[in-house]
Amino acid sequence: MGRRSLKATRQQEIIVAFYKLAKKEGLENTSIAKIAKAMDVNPSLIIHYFQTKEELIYALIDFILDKYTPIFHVPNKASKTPKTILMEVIDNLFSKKWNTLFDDSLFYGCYALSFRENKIKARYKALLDGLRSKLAELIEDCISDGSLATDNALEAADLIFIILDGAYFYMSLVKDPKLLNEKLSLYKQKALTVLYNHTEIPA
Amino acid sequence: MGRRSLKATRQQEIIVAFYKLAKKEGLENTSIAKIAKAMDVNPSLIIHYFQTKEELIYALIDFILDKYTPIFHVPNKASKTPKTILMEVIDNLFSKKWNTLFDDSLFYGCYALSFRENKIKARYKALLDGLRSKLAELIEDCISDGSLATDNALEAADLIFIILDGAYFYMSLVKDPKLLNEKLSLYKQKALTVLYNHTEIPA
DNA sequence: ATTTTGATTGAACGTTCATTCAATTAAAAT
DNA sequence: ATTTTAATTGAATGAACGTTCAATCAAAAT
Repeated sequence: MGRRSLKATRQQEIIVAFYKLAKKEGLENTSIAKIAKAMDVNPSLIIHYFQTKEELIYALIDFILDKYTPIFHVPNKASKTPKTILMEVIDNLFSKKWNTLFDDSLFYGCYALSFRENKIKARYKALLDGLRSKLAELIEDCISDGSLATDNALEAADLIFIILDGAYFYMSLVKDPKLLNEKLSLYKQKALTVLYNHTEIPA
Repeated sequence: MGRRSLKATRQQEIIVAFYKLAKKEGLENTSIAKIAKAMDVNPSLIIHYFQTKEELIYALIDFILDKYTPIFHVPNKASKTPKTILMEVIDNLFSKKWNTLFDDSLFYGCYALSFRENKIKARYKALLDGLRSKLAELIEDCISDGSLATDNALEAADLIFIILDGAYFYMSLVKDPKLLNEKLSLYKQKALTVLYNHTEIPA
């Protein structure tokens, strides 16, 4: 009896509106009142679905971070060799697709919050570790397959993401698209060397 | 005639108070009123020296970023070989000294602002490029010296900082100090391989 | 038709915010 | 001493903030 609950859908709508606003005007300039205005709805409705702004931000972060998983999607996976799949994924990682799908400003803005909120820190850690272990699996497949002789799959995956994260950190500051492409392919190449780890450092 | 100006010193005091507060409570939770209270001074005094909060934030960012240059300091430089100097600097970069000197929360918090303020973005870019070119100089010295055969000093310096920045991005989320040390030395080792760039990627 | 339940509104709360402006105080110079 | 200049205060501004609560509205079930 009684009215059907719209909780899940309304919450989603609110988060999407929050995301869009924060993307355009910055996380620190986005208030509950502004979100409500953008949705043409009363501010107290937002508080009704998320009790506090804190909860709303947690939800936003989940929304943002959940966007990162599909980066591992490879079409026609079944018909491809492990090596091909791995190379396609690495191509995806070091491509502008990745860059346009997500908003770096929000990603780093929320990352900065993680220093003050352990819940947020844990969420980011889980994302980064999840990405690493997924990439490690693909490398493992190549090792089993004999197409790679990498020592330590997880370590290699970690190093590749270290390079990737460092690369995007710097590239967010670079404007010239031509230079950006050059940089990106250099970084990708360097990341690939991680898979062939026989470099010796002279004493 | 008239009273001596305290502008420079007062401004510095204000920025230091701002820095301390923002470090403890977060950039987004630090207001002019709070800074004034911490200094036991009237809020309007702060506005008197910095006309707007925007100006105050610019000054804070300069203050923060200026802290990064001394990382290149090496004692008794004159009596050391270029190779020794380079290795000491790289040791410094991949050490916790670097990590404790600066506040990552503020560094990333201000970095996030750079997406909305070109002035800030330019400041960060200048810092990162400055660090790279200084490291490149040290590498150049080793090449002239014959102690290194690196192809491209600036490219190598860039890659080392890519690894460094990616490393700190990830390590800010890691709590276990033992794991942190292991990671750090692995990343340093990988950064060093950049100086010996002969790794070939099989077709 | 009435009851039940949840969606949504609207008004109000006290706080904090950045900023303004005039008034006051303190140190130099004449 | 008086003038000049700058430091500093104190009161006030309006706007925005997150949150509260009671009131109303709309859809299901009886």
